[in-house]
Amino acid sequence: MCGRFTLKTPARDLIAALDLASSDRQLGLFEPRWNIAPTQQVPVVRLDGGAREAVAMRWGLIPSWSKEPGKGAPLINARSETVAEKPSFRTALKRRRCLMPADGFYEWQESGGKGAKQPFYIHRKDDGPFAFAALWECWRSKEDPAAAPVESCTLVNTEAVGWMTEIHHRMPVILEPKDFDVWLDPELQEAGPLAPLFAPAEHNELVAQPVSTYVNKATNEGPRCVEVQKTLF
DNA sequence: CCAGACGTTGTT
DNA sequence: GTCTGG
DNA sequence: CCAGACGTTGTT
DNA sequence: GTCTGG
Repeated sequence: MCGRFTLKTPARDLIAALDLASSDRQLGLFEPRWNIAPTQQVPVVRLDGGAREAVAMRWGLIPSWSKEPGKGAPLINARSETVAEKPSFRTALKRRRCLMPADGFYEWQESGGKGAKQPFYIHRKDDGPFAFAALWECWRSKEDPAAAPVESCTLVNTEAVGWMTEIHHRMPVILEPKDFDVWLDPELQEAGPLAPLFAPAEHNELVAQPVSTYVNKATNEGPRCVEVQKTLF
């Protein structure tokens, strides 16, 4: 599972890595963040009339049919194994795929027994940015049609493989830049061609480092979140 | 036909 | 919205 | 994901 | 325990 991540790469570098048209509006989206938590606004990249655009939306997908948005567990992850069938996700998988830019994420490792969990920060060896496979949705209030629609998103996850299994058994799907166009193509509406993108891959370009529980508190921010620290156990 | 569910994680 | 259960 | 709150009555 | 907030 992936329940926290970072996006601290300078905006200009992100705009280049994601092949976005630069604009003042996009620059504002990419303020450096070390502790992005569920329900917060996050930048995602989608196609808008054929061009990639970056927009902010709530992390925690709200199905369009939801009566009370925000009720229940937030849908921050979608299992790749079932995403094409689940009512909450299947329409978004067909027509509303997006990239969720990140440059690292956190996973909490359970100790054998009870009690403390050890957070790890997982990032590229070169600390560069990448993109999670993500979906977005648009929710409109039925009681108040004049209210602003709420856009929200979720990231697709898969089975962890390789060294990552020692930390956690699930991991986010990280897309190769060569696959960005296929993932974003709204004309492509069958799940078949998308399945290979979900294949669990050994991410040899990624490394994990233990960090302090400072990151646990969602309001804690800054480089201290990713400082290396001796493991708790 | 209408009513009710619709998600993930992890733990037991 | 769309599917399942009754 | 983790942290933190979680209730009512009545009185001032 | 379970729900809400970030």
